[in-house]
Amino acid sequence: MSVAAQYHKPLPLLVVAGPTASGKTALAIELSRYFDIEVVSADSRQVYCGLDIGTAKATVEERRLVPHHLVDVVNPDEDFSVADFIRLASDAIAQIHERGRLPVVVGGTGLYIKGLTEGLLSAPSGDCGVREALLAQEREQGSGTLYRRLCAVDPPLAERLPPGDLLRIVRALEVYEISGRRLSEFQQEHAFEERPYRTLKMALTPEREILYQRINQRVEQMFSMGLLDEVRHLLDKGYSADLKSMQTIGYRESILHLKGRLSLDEAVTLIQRDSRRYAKRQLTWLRRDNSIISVDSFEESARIQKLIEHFMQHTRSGYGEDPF
RNA sequence: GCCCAGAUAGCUCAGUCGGUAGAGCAGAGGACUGAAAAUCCUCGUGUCGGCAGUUCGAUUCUGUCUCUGGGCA
Repeated sequence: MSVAAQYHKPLPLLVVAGPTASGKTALAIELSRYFDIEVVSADSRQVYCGLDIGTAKATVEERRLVPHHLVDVVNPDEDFSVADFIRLASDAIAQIHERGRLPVVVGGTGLYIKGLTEGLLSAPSGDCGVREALLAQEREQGSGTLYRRLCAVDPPLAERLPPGDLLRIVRALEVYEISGRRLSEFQQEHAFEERPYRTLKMALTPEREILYQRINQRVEQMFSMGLLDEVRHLLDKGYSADLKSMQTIGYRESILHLKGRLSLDEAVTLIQRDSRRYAKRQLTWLRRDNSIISVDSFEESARIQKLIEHFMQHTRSGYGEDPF
């Protein structure tokens, strides 16, 4: 009999979020000393094979200590999206539960975590051909073309979207073109109301100054660990510089340096800046989610342990209200 | 020691013919439903080096001091 059938309630899922360089991996390893866990990475770049140093994947030793899922699942020239993530992560989580262990989602991709824990609407998936065609129209018929069309096709969504947000405008028109329905209808129907798991969400949120210091240091560390060799190797294997994966922070600037468009110093400085800005956006995402408990790394390991123990007890008991 | 040029936002600098100031970069806040490390929206950050003088009023003019460049000795 499966664990799910025994308890008639959503199975437990622990989430460890936090901006880049906040110490998520280290915390997960620390937790494995007290709990029987496996890690499910929620990171839109660690899914790519070969992008190791620049995405700060857990080391081989760390992964031997604690199994990591959703790392190295596609090649750098393959498409990957939230939907793919949710599908693969759900499978991995189900298997971890089967083994009687606690899955821990560790990652900084806000949309992935939200989709996994609150569900995703059922609109058609992205279509590169449609996107290309739409963007070509914007180019040929002048900027604002697509936004005007969105105003005609899906007024409620157009009202919420700035005319400059081409990416979302294209997505909305793509959904309409493929399904004949407004994206805003799909959104209204869905509204993030699924709760496939019983979750405890924690986030590492170091002080800004400390976080930025750590980011700056880590970028330099990436170079001394051989980031440039890694990038060169990827290019040699034929992965084009304009692939989504190759436009990842750290990789795009390294490519510019290798092509002689940036000095090494400039590349390092740019990567540091872009990583800081990325971390800032991640923090915005975390602040907005008020179900998240902010924790301060394993300096307060005891408190974190207590939170998790409490969470697990309520899960096993099979009754009582969700205290979180 | 003397001469010259500077000193204004975190940085680089602009400016005010006397009415307490603005660009770029850095930075801050926010949005986010199959590209999300993506994409997009909003926003400034001030003892105008110190002290004194002239003036209704000085960041602006004058004097002086300090500091930083450069030059001459």
